Amino acid sequence: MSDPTTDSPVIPASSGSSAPLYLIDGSGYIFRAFHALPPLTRPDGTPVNAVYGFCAMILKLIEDLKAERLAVIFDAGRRSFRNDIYPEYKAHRPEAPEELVPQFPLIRDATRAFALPCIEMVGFEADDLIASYARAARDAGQEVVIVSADKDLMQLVRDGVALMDPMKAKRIGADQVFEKFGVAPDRVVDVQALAGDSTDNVPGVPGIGIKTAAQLIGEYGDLDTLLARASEIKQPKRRQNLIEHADKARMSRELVRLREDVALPDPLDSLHVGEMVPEVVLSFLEQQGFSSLIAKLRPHLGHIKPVTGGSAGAGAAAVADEISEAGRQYELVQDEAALARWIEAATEAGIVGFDTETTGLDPHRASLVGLSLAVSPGRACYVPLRHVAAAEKQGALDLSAAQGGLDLAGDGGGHGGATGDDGAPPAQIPVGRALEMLKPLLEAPGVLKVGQNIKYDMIIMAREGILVSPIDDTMVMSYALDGTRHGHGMDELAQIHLGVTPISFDAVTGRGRDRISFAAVTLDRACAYAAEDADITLNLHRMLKPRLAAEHVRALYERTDRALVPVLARMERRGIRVDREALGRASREFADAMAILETRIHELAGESFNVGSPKQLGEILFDKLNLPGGKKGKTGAYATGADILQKLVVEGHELPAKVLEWRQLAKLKNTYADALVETINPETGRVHTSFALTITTTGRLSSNDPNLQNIPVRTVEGRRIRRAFVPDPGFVLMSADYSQIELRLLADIAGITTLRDAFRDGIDIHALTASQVFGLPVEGMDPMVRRKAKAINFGIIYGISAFGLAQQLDIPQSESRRYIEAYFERYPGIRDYMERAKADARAHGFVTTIFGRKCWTPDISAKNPALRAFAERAAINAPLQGSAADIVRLAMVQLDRALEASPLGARMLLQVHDEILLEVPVAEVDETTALVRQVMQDVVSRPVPYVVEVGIGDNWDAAH
DNA sequence: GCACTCACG
DNA sequence: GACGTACGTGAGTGCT
Repeated sequence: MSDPTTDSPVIPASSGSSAPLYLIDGSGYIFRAFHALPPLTRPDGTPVNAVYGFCAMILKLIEDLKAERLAVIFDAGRRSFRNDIYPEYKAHRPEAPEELVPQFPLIRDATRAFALPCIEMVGFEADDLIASYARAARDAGQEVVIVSADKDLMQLVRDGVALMDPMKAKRIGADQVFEKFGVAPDRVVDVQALAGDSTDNVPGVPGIGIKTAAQLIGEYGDLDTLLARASEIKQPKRRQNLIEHADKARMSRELVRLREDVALPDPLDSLHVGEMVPEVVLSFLEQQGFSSLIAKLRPHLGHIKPVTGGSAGAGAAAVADEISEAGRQYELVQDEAALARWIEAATEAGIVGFDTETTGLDPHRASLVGLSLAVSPGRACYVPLRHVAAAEKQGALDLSAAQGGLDLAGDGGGHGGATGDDGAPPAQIPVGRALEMLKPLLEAPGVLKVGQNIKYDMIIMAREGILVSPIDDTMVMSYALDGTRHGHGMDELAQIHLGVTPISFDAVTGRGRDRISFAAVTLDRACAYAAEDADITLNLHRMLKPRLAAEHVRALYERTDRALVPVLARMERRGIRVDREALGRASREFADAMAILETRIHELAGESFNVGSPKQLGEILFDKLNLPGGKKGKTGAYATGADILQKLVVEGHELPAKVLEWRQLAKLKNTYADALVETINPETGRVHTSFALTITTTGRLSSNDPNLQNIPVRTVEGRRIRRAFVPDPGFVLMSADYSQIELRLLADIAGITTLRDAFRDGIDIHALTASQVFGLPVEGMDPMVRRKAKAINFGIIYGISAFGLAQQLDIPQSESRRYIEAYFERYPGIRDYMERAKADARAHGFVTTIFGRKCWTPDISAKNPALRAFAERAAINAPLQGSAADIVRLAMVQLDRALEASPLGARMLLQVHDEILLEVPVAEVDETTALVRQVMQDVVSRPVPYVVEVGIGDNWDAAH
């Protein structure tokens, strides 16, 4: 067994005897935390998000790394000696945002409150002090770990000096430096001197970036040699630039090279983690309202009294304190009287945290094992329903170790006292009786049931005959508020908003081979885990709910996202019928065809190999047969994607053609024909997907287990799969899809009157684009020209690039560039829209849909131009894709209501982004068509019509 | 666990 | 003449 401490990725190779010295780049961290964390203010309005991030990081470092020697180092101001060398150094940087300014002194206060050395020096940047301390420590034979994400510090990496990214907990060694700069750490300054750095305004040599710089340094050894021998450079422009800007390069090197000779403000041996004074730390944290951190820290401070009673109006403070071990009262409910008390308390409160425990992740197969209720912070219970005799395995699990040192359960392990005798199930209220008692509460219109991903619990309960309503969902709330800035799992939300680490599921049930069913968990453990989840859910609700209105997403959440939850639950529960035999036949035929293709492929290759292995295929094609094509990617493997193989086919090669056919069949057989049959639920005989509402950056849903949003449609072979999706007897399938919804939104949002009128008049939009770009009449448009225009329209929606369009149409970039110019000349408003989207993203970090959903674009200001360009295109696309997603969400909510209110028997089955698939009684087709079309088209009232096309069939393909 | 490939809108 | 590309997903397979 390996010692767990050796798994830490950040401990440098051991050499010296004293503990490693951690040098923390305080200034770098402030900016990073400020931009990474959502706004957070003290009750008095002072912004403290960066302070919070800083404190959390420091506590984690001390705890995780058991750091003994440490210093936090700051910039002392904007000016440094570098401004004397080059006045423009960092001169273009804007002033710090006003929400950040008051946090600078607070972070220094925090450092001192934690009893940590806090170091800065006028005239030098934090990086210089870090370099100087690292140098001194290394000279003294001590190990150093620099905690920073700043690439400028990479030059310091060497034996005994490691760099570590505080957020990713990733160690950056010489290898990672080489990945970034293409040279060893000791040559990083030379590369930076040549390439310059736009964020710091270091000029470098024009026309040279990191790649070229690394190549040059690799060739000539170092900057001075390169400059001395610049006349040998072959490329004329590059040679001239190197000669002309040699001085600038040398100066740039002075700017980027860190000073290692700064007089140390505090002696090296004074940098140790001091003893925290509880009153000082707690009073500081309380002033900031960081009760979650107080809760976390208190066990480490020994037995001290809570600070002043004033919970200062901070919701977070009260909540986190109650979550801390002292304030919790979790009760195991094993008799009817106790359950009745909890039901009464929940009814009284009008709101209840609710969670179910089951035997698995799939809500359509798992069975209910127990459920938990939380009525106020810290007060929660667990009601076991179908527990069996406890498994023996769990006695070996160390529950407290899995909680990161906080014994939240107050139960250090051992056998639960409430468990029954060996072999017999533990005492529980008979499940039928318990559910009978709970049903009125869970269905009571006056009691809000709050869950975390409550769709899961609603499906489980629906299978028990209970329709949970009304509901709130903290996961969905979190998504409406913060989009994809972070995930929305309970553990992550608890950490972010409450500062607690819930007991992990794995700690309760074990993992891998040793995993036991939740039904076999002892009741004490089950209660500690399950009641905590309900408790945390209710506490998250308190934190998130007020933010909805404050951050202007309340209507979005309540009318669109939350309203969709029960609709999706019903759809998932209903499932869709799939013809098992049809898929079986397809599978066998695909297999036969593949076998024939495989024989021919091996024949053409002259040897037998695994056609399914891109690596082996690449070697056959490009090494053995010497076909034209090249290496690609970091792995050095040949690219063998469909586009590459298709090019070879055009050149007349048979082997790649056969491989393409084989791949298509392999995909259809493995991913669809075979896998889909496995997902047919034995109880219902139908396939039940799960729709995720909180995954995508734009507000789209996603579908998984199985994914029913990517069923083949584009090829005849593929449509065989689609034909296996069939209605119940007496029903037909109805497909209703929004026509050109994203292009309509573009016309709408960008206010393009020509396009708007074309949509109003029902004109063929691709033919219109062709006419505008190529100057041809719409009437009698050549289909090939129309195809190009269609690609342009798609490209526009994706944030067009000459490269992408050229790739798509297989034309030279010069040609695609001309098309794009012609397009923008005709539609200047669309270019304006794109610029506006990018500017919005830069200003706020997000763009919005017409419903006010925020789509976050974190890389919009990335230094890496590729990353930034990616984010810019996403910023252009997101309002279009996202508004479409909102419209469809709302359409589903309203259609569900309309169908409910009508006598019609139609039911929604699936959503595929711009399509809703329904099952409709044969006799009601006409009436349902009219209703569906009306509801969907009238979801929004805008200047551009949103037209819906409806198809009917006795399978999904036919309905299309 | 990651890279590659490919299915969909 | 630097970057490496169309936007958004989920799943199966091969390979380390």
